Amino acid sequence: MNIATWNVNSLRIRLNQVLNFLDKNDIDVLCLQETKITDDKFPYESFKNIGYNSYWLGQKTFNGVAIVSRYESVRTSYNLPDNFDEQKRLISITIRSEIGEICVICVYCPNGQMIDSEKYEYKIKWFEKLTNLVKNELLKNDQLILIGDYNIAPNDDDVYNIELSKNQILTSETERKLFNNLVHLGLVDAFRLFEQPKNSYSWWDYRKYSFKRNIGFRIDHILLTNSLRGLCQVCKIDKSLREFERPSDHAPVIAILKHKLT
DNA sequence: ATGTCCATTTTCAATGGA
Repeated sequence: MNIATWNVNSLRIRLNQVLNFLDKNDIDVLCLQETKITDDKFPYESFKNIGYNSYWLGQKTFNGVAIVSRYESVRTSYNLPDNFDEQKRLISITIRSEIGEICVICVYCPNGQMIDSEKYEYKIKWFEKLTNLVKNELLKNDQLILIGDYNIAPNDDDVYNIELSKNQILTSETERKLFNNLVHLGLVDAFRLFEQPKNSYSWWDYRKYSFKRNIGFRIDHILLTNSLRGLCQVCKIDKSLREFERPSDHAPVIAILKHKLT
């Protein structure tokens, strides 16, 4: 199974790039964030035409998540429980793939704006809710993938210059602790299972020629339960998508999971 | 150098979010 995550920053603008990406990379499950499209306008037919089922949760102007999948979902759920969140930031599906039943949770975690802002407080509460959700899900299903835009760079080598960005959003100790709380539920960062190029990032600000100068952050992640860890053959960031004309500010992250041939 | 891109409304210009 080939699975990927991509914050597209408007699915309307990026639809052709997404279709092209699915085709070129033989992706089975693609998790999208910042679709910025209302549910009535979701382009499910474009995906249906090339063999994908679509599951989506959108809103006007901001946020919005979706999963397009060659596998049908046997159980789909939307958002954090208890009406905690009016913003559309989470969708999950359960699929029956060739490596068994897997719960895929696609997240667009809050950005936080600035340390100690209201939005930062919301980010902290949001992660606490998410941690609870994942914890409960793990009781039901030991094959789980938590995937998406976390808006957290978990370690110093996930940041172009930690001295310049220390104690700011994406890198603060509090945020890293929130990330590690998820990891400690029994998940592993697929990207760090492998040796990776130095200065690997998944998001570059549109401003300041950041991409050209590789001023980036690795904030898009694929976390796997330990049961899936041994099946992960590859995890990589596809930087080529950031080089396109009218790119998203994020590049996709791809993981390949399969049984080893005996 | 508060530098760009996107969506929306305030609509050919400004605003908020990232």
